[in-house]
Amino acid sequence: MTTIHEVADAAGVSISTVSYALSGKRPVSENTRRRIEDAARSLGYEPDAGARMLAGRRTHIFALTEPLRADTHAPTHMAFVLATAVAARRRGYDILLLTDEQTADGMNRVAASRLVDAILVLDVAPDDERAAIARTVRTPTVFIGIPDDPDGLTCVDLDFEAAGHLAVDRIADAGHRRATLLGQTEVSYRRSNFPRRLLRGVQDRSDERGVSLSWVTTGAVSTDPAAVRSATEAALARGDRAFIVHAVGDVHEVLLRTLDAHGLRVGEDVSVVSAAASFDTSALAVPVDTIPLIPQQSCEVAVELAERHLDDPGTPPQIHLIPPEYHSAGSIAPARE
Amino acid sequence: MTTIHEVADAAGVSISTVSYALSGKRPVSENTRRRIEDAARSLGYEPDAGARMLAGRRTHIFALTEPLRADTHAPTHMAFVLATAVAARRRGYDILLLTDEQTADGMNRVAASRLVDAILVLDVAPDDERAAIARTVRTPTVFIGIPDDPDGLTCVDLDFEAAGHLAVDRIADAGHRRATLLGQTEVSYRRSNFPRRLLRGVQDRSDERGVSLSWVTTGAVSTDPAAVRSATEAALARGDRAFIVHAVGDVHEVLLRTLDAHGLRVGEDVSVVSAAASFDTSALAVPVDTIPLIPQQSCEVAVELAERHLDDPGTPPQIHLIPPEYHSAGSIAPARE
DNA sequence: TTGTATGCGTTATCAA
DNA sequence: TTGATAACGCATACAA
Repeated sequence: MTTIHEVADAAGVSISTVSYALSGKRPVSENTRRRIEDAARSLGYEPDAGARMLAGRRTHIFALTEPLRADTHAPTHMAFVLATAVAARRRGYDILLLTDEQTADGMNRVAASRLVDAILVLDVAPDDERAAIARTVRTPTVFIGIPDDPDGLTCVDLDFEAAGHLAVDRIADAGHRRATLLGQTEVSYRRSNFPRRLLRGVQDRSDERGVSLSWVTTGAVSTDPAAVRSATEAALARGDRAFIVHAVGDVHEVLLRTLDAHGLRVGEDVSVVSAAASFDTSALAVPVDTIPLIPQQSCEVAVELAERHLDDPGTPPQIHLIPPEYHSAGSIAPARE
Repeated sequence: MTTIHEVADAAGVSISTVSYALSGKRPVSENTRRRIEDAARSLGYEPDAGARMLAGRRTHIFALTEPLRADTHAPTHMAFVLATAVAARRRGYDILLLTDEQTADGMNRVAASRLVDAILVLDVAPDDERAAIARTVRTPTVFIGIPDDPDGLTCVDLDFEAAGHLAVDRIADAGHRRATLLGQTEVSYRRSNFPRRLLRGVQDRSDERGVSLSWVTTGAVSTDPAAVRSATEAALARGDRAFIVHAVGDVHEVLLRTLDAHGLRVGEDVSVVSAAASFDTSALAVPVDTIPLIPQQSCEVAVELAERHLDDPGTPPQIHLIPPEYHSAGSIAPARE
C-alpha cells in the first residue's frame, strides 16, 4: 500500500505539501505540484479512505436510501439510482446503498457513525417515515421527491403541477374541450406523492380552461394492458380526442395501438401528450409530445444541494422544483367540431 | 457525537473493555458487559466509521459492481442487488455501489484506498474485463456468475448445466421424444454466460435421452411477445408437446396463453418446465414446474465466501455451483403417441 | 477479567 | 510557498 509519506519522499517534499497539492486546498507552486502528481501517479497512490474520514471532515460517501417495495417500477427506479451514482461520482462521492426495511435504522446508523457526508432519499412516500429521521439527524439529507409534510426538509423534484398545466394548455390551445388523463396505477396514488401533484395540475388547469376531464388509473398494482385498452375505448366513445398520459412505457404502447386499431392518427385525428415520462418516448412507435421527467436532472440537483449543505451548513432547507419542458413531436391535433 | 470514551466513563470501565465488549473479541464478564451495552445504547453510541477503518483491519463495506447495460433486465437485476444488500447487512456489511461505466477504475480505486473489505461482481459477462482486475487487486473479489475464463477467481452461481439436465430428464421420463427450449433474448447469449450453460445442459442431456430438441430465442434485445407466440405455434405444428422455458415472466405468460388458445391444457396435453427462473412462478396463471434460480441463495453464498476470504486470506479460489432443485406443480403431462 | 499505551494515515493548525 | 506536528477515535498488543 502506498502512503502519503512515500509520495512525499519521492517528490522530495513534506507530507502536508502532498496533501495540499492533491486536494488543492492550498496554493502549491506549479513545479512541485507536478512533481507530486507524477510521483502519486507512478506509485499508484490513493489516499487511505479510513484515515481521510478520521482526519478530515468528509467521508466522500453519500448514502442512498431506497425502500424497494413490491410495486416499485424497476426500470424507473434503476434509472434514478444510476443517475444519482453518476452525479455523485462526478463530484467525487461514492454511493452507499441503504435498502430494504432497515432504511430507518440505516439512516441513523450511517449518521451516528459518520459513515457518510449526506443522505439522499429516493422513492419518497407521502407519509414517509424518513422525513422524521431527516429532521433529527445531523447529516444533511436531500429528498428526491416530496413528502406531504416537507417542513424543514430539502427536496428536489420536477414541478409536476406545472407539468400538468403545460399539458392541458397545449390541448386546450388546440381547441379540445374534452380530454382523458391516463394515469398511473392505483397503488401509486396512495404510495407516492407526485402522481397526485400532476393530477391536481391537470385538474386545476382543465377547470380554468373549460376542458372536461376524465381520469382513469391503468391497473391496480401493476400495469394492466386490458384496462388501458378499455379505458381508451371508453374515452373515444365519450368523444374524447385528447389524451394526457402519465404512466410507464407499456401504457403508451397500448394506447397507441388501440388508437391505431380504431383508425385514428395521432397528431391528425387525436392528440396525445406524455407527461412526466421518465423513459425514452422517442422509442415509441409514433412520435409523441413529451414533458420529460429526466432523472439525471433531479439527481444532479440533489447531489448539488447536498454538497452545498456541506460547504455551508447554514444553508436553509428548500424545495427545489424543476420547471417542466415541453418537447413537441407533432402529436397535437386541432380539435374538430 | 458519542465516542468510546464517553461510553467507557458512563460504564466505569476503560475504553478497551468497551471495544472488546462490543466486538466480542475478548471475554467480558456478564455484569460489565451489560453495563457497557446499556451505556452504549442509552448514549446512542455507534463506532466512528473512519476510526474503525483506520485502526482495525476492516471497513465493514463491500463494493458491488454492476455495469448497468441497456439490455439489463431491471427486475431481475434489482432482485440481485437487494439480495446482496440484505445478505451483507445481516453480517454487518454495507454495500457501496460501483456503477458508472468505469467500474474497472472503480474497482482499482476502492481497492487502493482500502474503502472496502471485498468486491462483489454482478452481471458477469463471458469476457468480463473485471476478471483481469480481480486477479491483480489485493481486495478479495467474488463473482456472482461465471466468466469464460474463471481461472484464479472465486465464483458463485446456480449449476445451470445440471438444471438443464434436470429439466430434460423430467420431460424424457414422461415419455416425450421431442421438446422445445424457449430461451432468452439473442443478446443475452452473447452478453452472458449462464444462458449458454443452461442451453448446453439441455442439449447434452437431450442427446443422451434421445429427445429431439428445438431451440428458439425470444426476442433480439428485449422480449418480443409476437416472437414467443409464433415460436410456440411452430413448435406445436412440429408436434412438440414439451416446453422448457428459460426466460423472463412475460415469456411464460405468452406461452401459457398461446397453449390455452389452442385448447391445450398444461399438465394434461402438454408439458411445461421453467428452468432457472429468477421470478416468482407461482404468480403465473397456471402452475408450472420450476427449477428456481434464487438470488438470495447465490448472494448469500457470495457474501459468505467474501467473509471467509477475509477471515482466512489463504482460502483458495473456487467455483461454487449451487445444485438445482426441482419444484413440481403438476405441469408435466405424459406423452401421447 | 480488565487496563495502558501505541499506531493506523490523513487533514489542518500553527510556524516559518 | 512550504514544513512540522497535533489531533481524529478506535483496535489491539502488551501488561497486570
